[in-house]
Amino acid sequence: MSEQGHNQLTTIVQRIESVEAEIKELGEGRKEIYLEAKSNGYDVKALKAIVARRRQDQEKLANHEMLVDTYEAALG
Amino acid sequence: MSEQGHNQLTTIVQRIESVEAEIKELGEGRKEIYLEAKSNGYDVKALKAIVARRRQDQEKLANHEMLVDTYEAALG
Amino acid sequence: MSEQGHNQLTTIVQRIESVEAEIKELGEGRKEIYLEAKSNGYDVKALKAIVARRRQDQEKLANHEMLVDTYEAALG
Amino acid sequence: MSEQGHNQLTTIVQRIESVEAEIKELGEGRKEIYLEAKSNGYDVKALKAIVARRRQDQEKLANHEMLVDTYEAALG
DNA sequence: CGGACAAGTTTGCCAC
DNA sequence: GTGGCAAACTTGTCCG
Repeated sequence: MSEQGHNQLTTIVQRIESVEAEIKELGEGRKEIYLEAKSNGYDVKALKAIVARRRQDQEKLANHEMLVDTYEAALG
Repeated sequence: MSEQGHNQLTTIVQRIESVEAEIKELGEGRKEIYLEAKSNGYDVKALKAIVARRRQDQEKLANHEMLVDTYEAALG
Repeated sequence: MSEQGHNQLTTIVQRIESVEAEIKELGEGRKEIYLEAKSNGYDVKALKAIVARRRQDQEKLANHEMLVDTYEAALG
Repeated sequence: MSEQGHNQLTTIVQRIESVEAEIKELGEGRKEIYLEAKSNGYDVKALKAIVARRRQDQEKLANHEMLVDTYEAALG
């Protein structure tokens, strides 16, 4: 029936909006963590720098692992 | 104990990284939803436009409430 | 002449700085308008809220036009 | 009459919006200058850095002048 | 001076 | 793969 397409669209949009609502919640949670840290005397900017740096380290590590896997595969 | 400050910092960073990991997961989930919709024949750009528009509507509504509060306060 | 590249760069920077000077002037003019309104008994915060709201309305309208275009394109 | 307050408010908002429209125009003009420079082979990021640096120099110079004036005044 | 708000800058994404 | 577009983050500004 012609209703089907509409319902499917509705479902898609709802799923996306649900996911985005969760993301927004988490983002606010993160902000609260930073504020709490700030009230405990931590420098937020420095904290963010640390987190960013560790994220880059992780990405670099992931790249390394991927390379190792690639080499292993190439070696049969 | 002298370990405390270190542990507090460690805890903060872990909590942030945990939240960010969840956000990343959800972002990937959203991407999959769009891909699935695309494979069902939907136009992704139009879908995103719809979601963006609905989000703006929500923001506008929230803004309206805030404005009412502002006016109330301004009227003393 | 070899002077040309330098002059072109000089011209560019001057044009940008000229524009930025005008922007700064206008920003100061806006501030004066708010101060004048305040001295006439208006609540500056509420005034700014009104202006912001009207701006959002305009943006929403512009967005609507964009959406219509998107839909048209999506419908091929 | 009660109309007066409304008209005054209207005038205020119109003046502000007029100023903001001019600011927006100028901002777009600046963007065009950067794009034009880019199409002439300049690095936009570097250009912006130059402009920012010169702005800081100007502020520093203005501070210096202000200090000189202050000293002159203090010396009678 | 500290937090709220806006501006600018950077980053990731998608279309070409 | 490149360049334009939209979103996130960072920086600066203004008010209380």
